[in-house]
Amino acid sequence: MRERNLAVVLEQVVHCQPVTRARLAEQTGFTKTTVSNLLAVLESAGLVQDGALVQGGERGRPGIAVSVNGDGAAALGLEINVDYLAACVLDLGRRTRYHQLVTFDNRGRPPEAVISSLGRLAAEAVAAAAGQGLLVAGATVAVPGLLDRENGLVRRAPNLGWTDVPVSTLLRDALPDLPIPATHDNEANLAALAELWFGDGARHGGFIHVSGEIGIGAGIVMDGQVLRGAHGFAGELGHLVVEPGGAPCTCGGRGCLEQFAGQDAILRAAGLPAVTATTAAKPDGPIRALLDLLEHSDQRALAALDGAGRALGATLASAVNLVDPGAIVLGGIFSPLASWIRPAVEAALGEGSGSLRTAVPPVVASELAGNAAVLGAAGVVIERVIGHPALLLPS
Amino acid sequence: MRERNLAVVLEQVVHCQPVTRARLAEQTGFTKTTVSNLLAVLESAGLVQDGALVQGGERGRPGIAVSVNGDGAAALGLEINVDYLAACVLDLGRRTRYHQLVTFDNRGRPPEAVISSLGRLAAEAVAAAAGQGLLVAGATVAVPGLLDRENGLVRRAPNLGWTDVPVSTLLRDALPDLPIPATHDNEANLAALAELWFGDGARHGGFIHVSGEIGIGAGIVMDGQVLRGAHGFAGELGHLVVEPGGAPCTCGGRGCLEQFAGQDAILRAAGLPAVTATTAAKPDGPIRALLDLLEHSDQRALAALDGAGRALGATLASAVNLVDPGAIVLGGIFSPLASWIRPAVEAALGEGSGSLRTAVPPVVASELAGNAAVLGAAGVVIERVIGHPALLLPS
DNA sequence: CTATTTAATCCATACAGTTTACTAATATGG
DNA sequence: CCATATTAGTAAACTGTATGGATTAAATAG
Repeated sequence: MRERNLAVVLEQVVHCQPVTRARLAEQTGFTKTTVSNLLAVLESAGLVQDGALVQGGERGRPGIAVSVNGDGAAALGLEINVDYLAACVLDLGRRTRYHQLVTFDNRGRPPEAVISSLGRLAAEAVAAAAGQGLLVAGATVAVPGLLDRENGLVRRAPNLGWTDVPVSTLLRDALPDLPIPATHDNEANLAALAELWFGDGARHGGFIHVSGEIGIGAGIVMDGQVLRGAHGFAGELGHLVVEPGGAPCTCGGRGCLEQFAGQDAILRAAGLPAVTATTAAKPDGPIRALLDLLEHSDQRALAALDGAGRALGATLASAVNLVDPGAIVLGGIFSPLASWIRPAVEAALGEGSGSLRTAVPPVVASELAGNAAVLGAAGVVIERVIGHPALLLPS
Repeated sequence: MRERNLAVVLEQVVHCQPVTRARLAEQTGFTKTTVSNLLAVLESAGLVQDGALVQGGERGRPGIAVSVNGDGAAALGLEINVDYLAACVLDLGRRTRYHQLVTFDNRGRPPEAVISSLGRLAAEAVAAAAGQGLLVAGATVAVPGLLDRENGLVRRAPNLGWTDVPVSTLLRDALPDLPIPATHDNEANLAALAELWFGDGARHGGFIHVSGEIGIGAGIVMDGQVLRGAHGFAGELGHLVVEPGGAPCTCGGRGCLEQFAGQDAILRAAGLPAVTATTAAKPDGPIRALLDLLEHSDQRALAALDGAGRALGATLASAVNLVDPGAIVLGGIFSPLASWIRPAVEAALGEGSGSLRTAVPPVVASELAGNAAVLGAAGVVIERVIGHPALLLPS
């Protein structure tokens, strides 16, 4: 019971950053006494701290500004990707306190080796955080693949070449011991959550975050949660069919969106070499080249993006009709390409979605660029701490 | 706090129907004393009742079977539809205790008139329930149209001819006063929930319920809840585009699924007269005629269903990739037509959904036929009573 | 300098669930 | 047939947690 009430108060503090105890009492419905008591507990756990005096009304005693303690607990986000490993530490004030990206060609490396490298990165991050007076409360790992979260497995991570890898146990062994046990989640889901927590996704009530990488995934966020589906495979936007009977896709189908708007397809249409195992080692390389062409108004490149945008918009129209998002957020490679791809996306979206709804949802570019997944991973830990502050109590 | 614990115990009773106090204590984590106390409260509210003795283990004192009181509280489900009004009363044991369907051509009738007719139907139902010793706890109304639930409006109900009707206030005036305030919801959503609660939708973890009527809607159920979307417009399966640039649709788009698998489209393809305002008055009339043709293996009718099934399957493939349901449930007119339409649906579904997932979700026919929406409406009330039993306490 | 307004805290009380002990009802086994 | 083990349920004392009203603290208005 106290556990829940601690969470209620802490959530309110987080959302209204500097608040007085009196205002918290109003908003939570607790009495001022109760709020004071709960805050005392949270303060002893290092989660909140008193600040300066604040003049609330016209006159009367000023209140004490309570805010989240940015130097207490911290969250560790980790990311395994095809060509790099990344770690970041966020404090409860959502400021980045540490960020590290190590390029690493993880293709074909045994999972154990990859995860022990990740463990070293995590240890460094925890040490760096400790050096800043921060206590890392927990960690979440972003993985690029289909997960079976119930059994703690990576079912398939095609780009890493992993199949049925027991990440859960591997992570338990490799990561440092933290108060809150480590979790892992799909990269696309975490990127979408990052948009919710750190981008401006929260303003739209639910949105679809399209994360274009080598494939095209989507994270569907509704009511502050990711839509996972019955088996955790929801959001496979890249395999919606654009052209029935079209070009064969790696998924076994034909005419999938990925064949029209995947990274390789766009590059090929723009006359650039497709990404291969060797050229991919340099991140952003191929997209950089594409941007150069676009900035010089290369006709072929512009046409490539128009085509990709139309295909993307057409499938998004289906998604809009089914899921009714408040916005479409373009993430991953579509984020830097947004200026060029958005017009076609919006056009196709407008044609394909019925007139029953008043307006087509806005299409916006993500501001988080490539860091979305790690940020989202750290965000999961922050949300967990805020939702279950009792986990960090000095027992 | 007690409120929550009452709900926990009651939910457990509902799910394990005849249970002893000792077993409830194990399952909920409360002590036996607490369970006894909470049950005493629930019993005084008429929600549960003690039954016969039950021999739990090998030996020892037999426990008292506690079960939901089928003669205490009851739920009233109401439905407004184009050509009828319906009401049904379910007890907490989910048995139908009263059911009434009045044909009524509601097209064009002023909303006030329709709702006051509904009010009379509701009053009769409450009286009938009282005659059986049941106390109606609350009511929910199924409405065929797009709702703005926040403001209590029917935004648009094309088949009724309603626009921006303030149902919330109209219902408050027309319905009898009940302990739990009346709510309303979309017909398709409620039908999907009925499948979850009264059909076998619960076995699949999340499903898509396709409700074919004059249009085609879908209710997406995930984690025991309907996916509503940012504006409550989710599930517009009927307006996913099957053939870009195809036949114009009432929604303003082109080549929508409704143009291939809507009731009118199927009837036309089968050589039957389309449904008009006059012929629709006889419910099931046109579908009955179609079934006759199908049962006599009429080639044109069979081909019509094959075509409709392929179109439906193709759009469902998109839905499967996006939402990853555990099953597809065919409801509304597709339920009686299931035997003929399912093969084509499954075929198209198999072609269009990638091989990343292990298997295509099963396509099953709903067993609830036309009553799904009313049942779902009553189910909402039951869920509400079970989730908030404190609302019915003798204060 | 006093009255007033607002913020935060102190102390006694009530509520709700746990603990511990006890009674009730059945089966096993000598 | 009676003692014992076993399981179900109840009763009384105990503990933690929030509430309510009174109290102290700090500012402004006059």
